[in-house]
Amino acid sequence: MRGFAKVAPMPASSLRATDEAPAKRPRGRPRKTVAERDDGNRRGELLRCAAKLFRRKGFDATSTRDIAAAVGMRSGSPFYHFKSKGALLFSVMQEGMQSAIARQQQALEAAQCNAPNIASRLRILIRNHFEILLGSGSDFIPVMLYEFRSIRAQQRRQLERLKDEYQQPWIPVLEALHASGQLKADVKLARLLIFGALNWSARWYDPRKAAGLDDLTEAAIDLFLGERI
Amino acid sequence: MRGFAKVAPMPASSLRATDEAPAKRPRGRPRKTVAERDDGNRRGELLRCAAKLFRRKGFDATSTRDIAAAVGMRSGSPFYHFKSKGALLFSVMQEGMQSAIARQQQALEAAQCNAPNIASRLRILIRNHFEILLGSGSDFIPVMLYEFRSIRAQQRRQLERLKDEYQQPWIPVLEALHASGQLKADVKLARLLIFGALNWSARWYDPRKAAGLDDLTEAAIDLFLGERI
DNA sequence: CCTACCGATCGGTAGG
DNA sequence: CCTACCGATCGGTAGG
Repeated sequence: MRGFAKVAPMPASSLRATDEAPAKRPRGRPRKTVAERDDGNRRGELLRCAAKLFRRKGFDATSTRDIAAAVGMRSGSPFYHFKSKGALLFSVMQEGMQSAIARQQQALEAAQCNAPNIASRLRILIRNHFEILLGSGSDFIPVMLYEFRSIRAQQRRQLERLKDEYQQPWIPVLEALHASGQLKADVKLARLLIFGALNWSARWYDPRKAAGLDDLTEAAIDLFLGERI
Repeated sequence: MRGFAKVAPMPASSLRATDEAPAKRPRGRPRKTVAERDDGNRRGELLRCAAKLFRRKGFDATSTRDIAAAVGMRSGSPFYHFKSKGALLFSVMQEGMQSAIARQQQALEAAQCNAPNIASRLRILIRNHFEILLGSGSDFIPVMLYEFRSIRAQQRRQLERLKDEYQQPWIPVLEALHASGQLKADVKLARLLIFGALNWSARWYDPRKAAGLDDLTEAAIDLFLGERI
């Protein structure tokens, strides 16, 4: 629980500035302890807390006041960092996707050295996907998956492009498995069904219960490729 | 576009009734044409329109005024049929699930006569599931799937029970497929992954495009059972 | 089922 | 980043 100092309200001198210059930088206020300052991370804290709340309660059911309170701000302050609630949601999704793409890239590069066969290449993609989706502290992708209705068409198109970029490495893998007979289903439909199976896990997976991400990965591989691996 | 007659506002005589009896039945008002009366279906129209809006815009983003307008009512009137917006959502989900259970029962009974093998039993369940989920005019189940956060814990438990009832017939089928080696994955995880693959289709399926529900069913069977069918 | 209305809440902003 | 505030909207209700 992060408290913040209560400050006696100052009498507001209601002089109206006549110049229309936009507000520049915040001026000095009584600082918190040095450990709490790290101003550069306030934006990141907002993103993380917003993602958590958006995931648990939904975008519309989360007020900007909820988010502000979660990071110890007053109600108007999130708008110093994001120009609207929708922009905050979009940033959550966009940065979530960019991070997911980067992590997948790394996972693939690390695996390249092991020169794996094509089926274990799928295993790596699936295992990494579960990690991104269900790993600790990752609410960004679930928000991206479950709040798509709350963003405007133009931003949705940007996110679609990131999603395509993310799915790109999966396509040759699935095609190779199809060509070798390990995956019989139509490749395009198989991809849609597979991502459904994986993504839905964000709805039911409980990290406190038995199955770990490795178990999940094995079950998925067994389901999609049977014993032909 | 269903218009409704504009009525000149009557001067409100502001006598306050002192008895606290709840409002009984609606008393006479100038009727619409006979064809439009069918009072018994107003509740059903509300459910259908609400489901459509909840699916497209989300529960929180849909106002009770939106719903009222969609069926040609004034803003307060939905509360004559449902005691709250949440009760309307719950009814959509509950009646959607009850209908789904009934339709699945029928599909299984119809198939019983054909004495199918176990794999085609799974095919029947999957095909019926796609029909319920993606068939024309069925927004109830997608709403049930995507608005679970918007209902209270107690009602959620009721819906969980209906969901269990729906999934009940799938379990012996999957277990038999597992026993016969046609399904290698752990049965419980396989069930979760399979429902994910199927349910996610409500997100991407477009009836105007190429693939029909039969194609989808084939792809799903191929993916889950490979060529071992 | 309509009219007229209420209290609460919300996203956002001006000014400092 | 806080204070103080605004306009809009929303779920819901009393009374008929």
